[in-house]
Amino acid sequence: MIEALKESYGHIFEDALINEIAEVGSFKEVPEGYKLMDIGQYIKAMPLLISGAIKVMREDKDSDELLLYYLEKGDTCSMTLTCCMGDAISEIRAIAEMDTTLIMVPIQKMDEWTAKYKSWRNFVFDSYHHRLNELLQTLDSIAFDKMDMRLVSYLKEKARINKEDIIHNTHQEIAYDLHSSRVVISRLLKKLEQMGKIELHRNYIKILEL
Amino acid sequence: MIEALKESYGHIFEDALINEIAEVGSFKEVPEGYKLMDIGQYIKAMPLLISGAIKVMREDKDSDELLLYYLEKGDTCSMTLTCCMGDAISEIRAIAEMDTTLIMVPIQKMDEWTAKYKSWRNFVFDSYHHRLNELLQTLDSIAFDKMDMRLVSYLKEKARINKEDIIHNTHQEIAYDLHSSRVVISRLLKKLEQMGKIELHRNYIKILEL
DNA sequence: AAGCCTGTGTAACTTAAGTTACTGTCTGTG
DNA sequence: CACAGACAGTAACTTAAGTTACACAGGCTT
Repeated sequence: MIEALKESYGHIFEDALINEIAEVGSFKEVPEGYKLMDIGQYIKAMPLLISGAIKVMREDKDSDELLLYYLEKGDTCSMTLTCCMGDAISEIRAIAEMDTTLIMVPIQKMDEWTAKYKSWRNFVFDSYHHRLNELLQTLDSIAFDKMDMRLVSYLKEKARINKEDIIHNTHQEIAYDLHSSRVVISRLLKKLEQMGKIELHRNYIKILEL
Repeated sequence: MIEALKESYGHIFEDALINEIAEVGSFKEVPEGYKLMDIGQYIKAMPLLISGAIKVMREDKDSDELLLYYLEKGDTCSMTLTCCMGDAISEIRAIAEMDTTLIMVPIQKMDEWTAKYKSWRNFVFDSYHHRLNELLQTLDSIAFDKMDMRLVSYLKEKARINKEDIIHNTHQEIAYDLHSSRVVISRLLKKLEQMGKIELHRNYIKILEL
């Protein structure tokens, strides 16, 4: 575990902190699709991502979904961070986008490390900063962009996260993530294909250039 | 200044911290409409609200606006918090919703206090938690609600913040906040009036029951 | 009082997005 | 192989929201 930690977090945390993390943290490997956190659950550990990616979603009362952002190597979930002090409840759902490895740290350590290690403070505040900004970007795209633009951004981001130019999703799944309907997504995808930007296939989409 | 601090923050900060804040902080009174922060500006102090309210907005490239949330007594701007470590740039605009008093604390103190005072850590993490959740709520309403619902929520929140059942705004101003058009807002307001929920007047709206 | 500006009301139209419904096609399973 | 179920294409329609255009009223200035 120490090696994994050093590789992903060695450049930000000092050795003493790395050792502390290794001591109390538990290594976890989860498969694609694994639900790490759901809305309404209590949060008792914070995740440090080692490899893979996690998809963070929001859901409303009618169980309409919406993709917020992805977490990657070196990221943590800021939602968790806020909860270390009071025992708060998750407002989001987190699902492994691919096979993912992470280290779970009991939140009791949070306060102690925040006082003790400057690098930990930096990390925590940085995480917040990134997460807030990503949330703002998501909000921008919903508030200011039309669905066709949102779809293009979605495909780009998905390709970036998965590191390949093939999107392994059905139109229905994309519709859920963007909180739209399958027919609308099919329609817009067709347009993108006619513009020569993508190739449509059953169960997958090949990105040519967006 | 000590008295103002004690009144608004005495129940969360210990005396030693209150004294430190009073030492380095500067008291500031700003009139309604005063622009405290704009997009792209560098952040060099963090605000602690004593009285009044601040409206936090987002703007895109085409200078379309969108209201994010309000800050009130006891709140601080989490956007600022993230910037204490690196010198980051504001992603938002902050405008005084009414005459407002606040204490500006130089961000150099941030890191020191975070290490030193548990109550400060609690406050900072709490702020993040609230801000993230408000951002999520704003996002929810944009993603999941229709404009009529958003308008009702807007009127309610505005009345709550200003502590009166009269909204002193033109339809155009409301349209800007909700990132919509004047005609659409007039139309929906008219419907609300016909339902007996509000009374429309020139330059103001009286809320009956929403 | 005349003129002007701002704010509001309303009609008519356009457009993006959502909805319903039906087709065809691919694929895995019995 | 046949069939069921999941997936995708498409047409026709509805609806919320945005747009354009114009009328009119209140309040201010000259």
